[in-house]
Amino acid sequence: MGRKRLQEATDGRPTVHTVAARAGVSIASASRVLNGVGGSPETVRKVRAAAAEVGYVPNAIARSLQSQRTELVALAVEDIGNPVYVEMMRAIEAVVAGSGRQLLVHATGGRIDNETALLRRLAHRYVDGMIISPIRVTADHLAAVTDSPVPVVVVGQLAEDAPVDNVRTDSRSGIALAVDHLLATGRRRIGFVNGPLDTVPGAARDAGFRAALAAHGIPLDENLVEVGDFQYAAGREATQRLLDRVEPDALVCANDLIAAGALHTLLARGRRVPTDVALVGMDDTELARMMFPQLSSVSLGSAERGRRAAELLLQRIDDPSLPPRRAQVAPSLVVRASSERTVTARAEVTA
Amino acid sequence: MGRKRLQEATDGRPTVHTVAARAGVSIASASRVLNGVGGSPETVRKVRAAAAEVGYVPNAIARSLQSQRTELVALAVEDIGNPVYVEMMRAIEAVVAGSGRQLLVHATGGRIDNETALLRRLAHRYVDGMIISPIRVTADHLAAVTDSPVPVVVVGQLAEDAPVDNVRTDSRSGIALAVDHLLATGRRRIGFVNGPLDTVPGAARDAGFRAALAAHGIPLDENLVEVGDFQYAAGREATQRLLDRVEPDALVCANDLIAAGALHTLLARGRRVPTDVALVGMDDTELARMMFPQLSSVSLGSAERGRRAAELLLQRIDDPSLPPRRAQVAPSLVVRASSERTVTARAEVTA
DNA sequence: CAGACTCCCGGAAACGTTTACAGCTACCGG
DNA sequence: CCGGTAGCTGTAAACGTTTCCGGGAGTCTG
Repeated sequence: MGRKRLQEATDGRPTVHTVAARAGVSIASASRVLNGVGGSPETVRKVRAAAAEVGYVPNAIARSLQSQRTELVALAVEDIGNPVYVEMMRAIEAVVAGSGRQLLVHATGGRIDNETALLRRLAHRYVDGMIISPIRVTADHLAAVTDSPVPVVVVGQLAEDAPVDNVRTDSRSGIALAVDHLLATGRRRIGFVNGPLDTVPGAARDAGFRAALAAHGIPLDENLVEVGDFQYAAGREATQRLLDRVEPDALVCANDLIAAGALHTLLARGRRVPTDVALVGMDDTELARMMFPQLSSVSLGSAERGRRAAELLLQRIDDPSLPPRRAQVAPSLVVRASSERTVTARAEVTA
Repeated sequence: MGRKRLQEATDGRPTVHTVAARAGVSIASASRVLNGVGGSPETVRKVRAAAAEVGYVPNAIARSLQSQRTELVALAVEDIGNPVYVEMMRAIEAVVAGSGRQLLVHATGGRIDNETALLRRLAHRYVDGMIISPIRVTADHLAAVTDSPVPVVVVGQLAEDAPVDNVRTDSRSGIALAVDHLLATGRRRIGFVNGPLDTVPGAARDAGFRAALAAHGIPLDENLVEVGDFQYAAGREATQRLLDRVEPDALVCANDLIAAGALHTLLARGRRVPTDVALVGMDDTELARMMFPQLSSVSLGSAERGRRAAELLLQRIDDPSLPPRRAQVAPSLVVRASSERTVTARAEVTA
């Protein structure tokens, strides 16, 4: 007894069959009208009316099965709380929403197994593409990305020849901007609070700091370098350790969270910023503008990188045959109160 | 010519048909084995081997069409950059991920049409449920929520009798905690920087502030009240306007972003915090701990509310027949340096 | 040893949509 | 008046999965 239920979905909601039956046409005609392609005026009228009467809404899953698209795009970042990812996420969401798609956000916690698992899961085809910003990059990552049946765009440094869409910046030269600026404003004992050296950004920033000093012929006192992770608390603690050893007149921090932590420690220890110690962060997030004094910061164009990544991804979704492309966003320095030349910082800040 | 392509997906990827053919069994058997239900040892072996050989991965969309579930849950908040939503999002993501589902994040920008459109779109069934935290609540919202074919949990104040799963706190009494604390520590001219009064939290906090003062028999000087929106910049500006009129010895802010802005203005104008002006924020976000001095803040348990909302949602997804439920999270005050009694704030803060 | 019961298997339906294809009507040009 | 064409329409296949159901084989029980 083929008890076909060609009328309603299992939960009683109308399907295209319901509409078709009610309009007295075939499901093919109903579908065509509902998609705005073809149909005689009379048919259009009947189907529209029927659809309105029963409150028909097409089922996105069934449509996806047919079209092989979910209109969903995923973003995987280490920590959705880090303001730099917030900015990136906002930019991506804008582009993605503009194309009528929706954004799925994954927090990876920076764990590699997590990230590769995520990439492998792409094979399930539950999204049309993914933007991932890994903090460490392994061979597994690359394999997973190149194996992936859906497009992936990587934000961050990658091997030159990796056949992968890639958006990058140059945090190495970004650090140089900060160092040059501090030297130009008369600072001489420049400290550096970095994140883990086994991460891609950590390593790049370390190299950048050393290279920048070397370019000015300044020998590096290792006591001026401290490492934590990329968080606020770590920035506080690392700066404490650094101050226990040495007395810098400037501090470069590997991101704004660290810089915020450094500022806290500096102020708590009675240092005036920027009078005694100038401070420069990195990423130029909202957070930098919220501190008092406001933090100078090296912008790595996170919003711009997000935008570009999203564009690359959407283009590739539309045309998978594209060759791998790379976009680069140049860093720039935003000088604010925390590293101004002035001796009396407070007076200069206009509230 | 029924050229059935029962072997591979259109893009050449293996399907359950591929596996079944290779293992020499029916797709029914293959499916059963792959789902770990039934199958003789020999069949299991063959299917497993075949699946491994061709690298079979089930198609999530097809599975969803069959199961009527996407294993996706949506979260809609005004602004993914606001730290209070970041905390909530983290908590929700943890619960959601723990159930094997994934989180879809929508930024509504607080626009009502946006939010109702989002709710209406739920009818497409592209997610299994949604958590929404509207900042304004209209009849449209309620209608859209109750009409929704998929479960919705609302975070925020709602009419008592709304037949909707709801997680709330009591920011009214939260404000009272702040006021009581400030009065107890000897403050007398307490200012209040609020968000828009036509929002649910804005109205509640305004009422709370007035009630708290009244409870202590203190007449309210309207000059001590200022309104902006819930952002950092607005907090800065509103505090400027307030200081132009009056000289408070304490400031209560409707959230931590506003409080951060207020702190900026206070310091820029040479006020010492807390010596001259004590400051209390609301939401107890990371941001409060990042400021210097660290901000006292009324915790509204955002993480807890997120967790509870996620739990309510998952329960309802599993059993839609549940009656509407409500969870309430009590506010609590976290006192930090910005409102401590001490006259010499700086010395007391340990870095 | 017959009947009942268990287990496993394959065919086919179902989820709800889009779309290729073929048939039909009506109209037009020659 | 006839062949061709354009426009609609309905039937049915397809997307890839899960699952209902009936049949067959094997095992146990009485």
